Amino acid sequence: MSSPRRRVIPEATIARLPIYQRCLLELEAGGRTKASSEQLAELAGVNGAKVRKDLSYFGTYGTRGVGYDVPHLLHEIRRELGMTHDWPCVIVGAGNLGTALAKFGGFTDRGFSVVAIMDVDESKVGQKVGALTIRHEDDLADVVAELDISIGIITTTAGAAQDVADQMVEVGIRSILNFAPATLDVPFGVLVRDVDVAIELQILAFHEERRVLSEAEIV
Amino acid sequence: MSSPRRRVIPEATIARLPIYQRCLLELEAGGRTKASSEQLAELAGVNGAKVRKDLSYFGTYGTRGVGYDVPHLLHEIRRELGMTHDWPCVIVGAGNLGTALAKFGGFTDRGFSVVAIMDVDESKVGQKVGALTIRHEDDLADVVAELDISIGIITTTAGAAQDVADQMVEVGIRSILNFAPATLDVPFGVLVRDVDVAIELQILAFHEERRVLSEAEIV
DNA sequence: CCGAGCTTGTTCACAAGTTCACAAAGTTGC
DNA sequence: GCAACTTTGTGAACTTGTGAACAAGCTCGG
Ligand SMILES: NC(=O)c1ccc[n+]([C@@H]2O[C@H](COP(=O)([O-])OP(=O)(O)OC[C@H]3O[C@@H](n4cnc5c(N)ncnc54)[C@H](O)[C@@H]3O)[C@@H](O)[C@H]2O)c1
Ligand SMILES: NC(=O)c1ccc[n+]([C@@H]2O[C@H](COP(=O)([O-])OP(=O)(O)OC[C@H]3O[C@@H](n4cnc5c(N)ncnc54)[C@H](O)[C@@H]3O)[C@@H](O)[C@H]2O)c1
Repeated sequence: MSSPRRRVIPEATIARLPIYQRCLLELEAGGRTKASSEQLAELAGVNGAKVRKDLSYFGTYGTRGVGYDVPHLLHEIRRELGMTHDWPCVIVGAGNLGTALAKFGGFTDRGFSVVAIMDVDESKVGQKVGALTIRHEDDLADVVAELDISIGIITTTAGAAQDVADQMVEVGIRSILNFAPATLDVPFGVLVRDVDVAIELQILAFHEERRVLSEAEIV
Repeated sequence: MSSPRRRVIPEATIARLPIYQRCLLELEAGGRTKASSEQLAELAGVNGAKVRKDLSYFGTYGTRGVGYDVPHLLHEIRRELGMTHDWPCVIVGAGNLGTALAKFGGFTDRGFSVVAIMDVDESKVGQKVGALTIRHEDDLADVVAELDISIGIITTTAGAAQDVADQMVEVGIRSILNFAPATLDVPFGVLVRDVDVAIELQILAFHEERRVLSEAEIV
């Protein structure tokens, strides 16, 4: 089989694909069947050249003089992102945030479903969170095997996060979304993405602080 | 006054400062008073050169042959990040996520406090979320002025996010943390940071998908 | 069929960020 | 006081990402 040039896709491009997907969904909902790179760029908040370059990594899906075919491009992006099938996820840490995420239905449209939620707290095990029943953390291996889970979501306290990550890796999970404010140490081949709201706020505060300083300087 | 060289700080460096802060807090809690760039790097999950370069943008806080003085460095980072005073924040959108964030106490230690939560839904206005009472979105200008708010957090549905952002800008907010899956259009000078959990999951899925493909190829 | 008008795909130069490597500057033991 | 050792701070090479520019390619009207 002739190898279909599998180029290396820049991380920055990968991070933008879901945004393009979202914009294309909006266009599709609005009945649009064609869109130019500039229109897409406008919606995505980037510039046209970037859109064209990003999309060109995956093939030539546009038509010169016309633009991109919305449903077709959407299909291709979905395929690239692995959105053609469903991704079962497990949440570990059935606290404030874990239960909020579990109850949130918004990920289902994008191909993710929370199929299990676990905790160490015996008093929580057995309780219901939406349609799910909280199971004991010790059952992780069973749960992951039973439900064919490949993505783990950590919403425990920071202190427990590394332990939970170790257990996840142990049972074969190689993609982890971590909400705990902790730097996780995982073996090569395991991918961790951190979502840290406090850091985002601190970045805003840094700029806000500098803004105040610069303004004081001008005066 | 001799201008204390205010260099341009790379964005990537700014994003790491909160991580260093967190690591230093851990070291301090453990009673450590000195730490080398390598030790800090280990905790932060980066390499030593990066730590040294990042810190050097702010001044020379280390001692050659010894390392950095933990309390001193912590103080300097706090100052740079504007953590020496409190940042009052307003949450707009008192749904699942908005209330979870409002109730979460974990930001207070880092200098952020949610001082108001608002919604358009009349049935929610007046209800309590922890110690706060949900106020009507129309009062945003008053609330921001009264409580001297500089950071706005958007947790409405995606459709309402742009409207809310416009209102925030209108009343003088220039730092916005957006949880809605929408690209916000704001004037120059206003800083928006997006937290999009679905995108993070999609990035994990992309790599997971590729991993499966590569493995199939090897066989 | 042809030319005018668009829009893509790609190249290239530049900007941003990372890592290396090492002199400078400190400490410690003798 | 000096030699051996440690660790910082930084210039320089390298990698990654961005944006401008433009040739190639498509459509459409006549
Ligand atoms: N709640 C928020 O709005 C919010 C926002 C941003 C970040 N976070 C972070 O998310 C994490 C969870 O926050 P939360 O408010 O849900 O906290 P929480 O205390 O309500 O929940 C933590 C849960 O984790 C469980 N847990 C602890 N150790 C465990 C282990 N080893 N295995 C399995 N479960 C374990 C606890 O029993 C508890 O149910 C924290 O790290 C927090 O910093 C929360
Ligand atoms: N819940 C989660 O776990 C989660 C996770 C990731 C992202 N999100 C995103 O966060 C946002 C909120 O999610 P949610 O689950 O809390 O939704 P939700 O429907 O529970 O809450 C949305 C709230 O916003 C209010 N609202 C709508 N328009 C408004 C306006 N113009 N002004 C003020 N308030 C307005 C609604 O009345 C409602 O109370 C969504 O965009 C969602 O995609 C949620």
